[in-house]
Amino acid sequence: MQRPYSQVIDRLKQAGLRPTRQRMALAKLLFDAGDHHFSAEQLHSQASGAGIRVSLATVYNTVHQFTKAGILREIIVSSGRSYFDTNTSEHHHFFFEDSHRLLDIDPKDMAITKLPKLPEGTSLERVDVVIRVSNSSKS
Amino acid sequence: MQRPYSQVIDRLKQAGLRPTRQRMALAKLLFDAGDHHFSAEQLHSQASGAGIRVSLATVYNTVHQFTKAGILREIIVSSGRSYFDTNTSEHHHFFFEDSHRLLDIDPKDMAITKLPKLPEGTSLERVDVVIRVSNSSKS
DNA sequence: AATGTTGTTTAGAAACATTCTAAACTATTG
DNA sequence: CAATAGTTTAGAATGTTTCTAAACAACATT
Repeated sequence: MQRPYSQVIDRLKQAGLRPTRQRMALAKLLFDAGDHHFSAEQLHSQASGAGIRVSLATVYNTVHQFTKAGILREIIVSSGRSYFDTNTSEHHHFFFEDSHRLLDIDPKDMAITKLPKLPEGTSLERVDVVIRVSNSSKS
Repeated sequence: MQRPYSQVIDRLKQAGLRPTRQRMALAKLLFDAGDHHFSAEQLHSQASGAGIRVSLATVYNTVHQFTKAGILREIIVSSGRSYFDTNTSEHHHFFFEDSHRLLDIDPKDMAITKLPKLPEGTSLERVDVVIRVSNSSKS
């Protein structure tokens, strides 16, 4: 690649975020790899492993800013730890209770055909479906 | 009521749990009131308010034991805090993002007509649907 | 009713993820 | 290139949950 950072710079600018060294490095890690799920701690280790010096506080700031900007999505499946998804299109998740891993569900494989009407005075933020599975122990 | 504790004692025994003073008191608080949602901290305050002396650690132990026994259900909607539901029948939830409150959805008002097949080697634990809403700000 | 056994409760410490603070730093603008 | 506004940072603080090990209580046996 000739201009390996131009894409992330554009992406950050579009999101209204200054393209700082840390944000560019994290964005590159996140968006150059394919769709995946991660926790803040995991991203921080990954960055460290890749030689990027960035504090955990900045990782937290950054994933929240990216989430607010709509280029990441937060997934809540587990109290005590937040996960994020680089795939921001509408889809749902399998959650492996044993390994704490997430797997995207292809929207074609799911259908919700009836939704309740929203409570008075509220507006819809999102519908989250989590299919929780565990390792089936065959005896 | 003539024998106000006989019901909770039976319920605990059926769940394989010794009917201790603390568990009876908490079970009574939980199951004499109608269906509701609560956090561990809330249950602990409620108990204190009702003159029941029980430690927070015991509240945590107890709600987890009740959940494992199937007489409570854990609801994960928010990283950083767990909620529980005295209604263990199959149903889903609205979650009010502003107030952090939960509301049961009547199963009649929801229909999932297509589910993906489970990943190899896993078995279904549960399908959780959370409809996240916020206060619609009318201007 | 006393005993032993086992399960339960407890206060306080520890663990853990996350947020806060305020000082140092850096991207951007003029 | 200086001013300024936004960003990063280490470390402390927060909040929830779990752990520890000692005191306690329920139960079965006698």
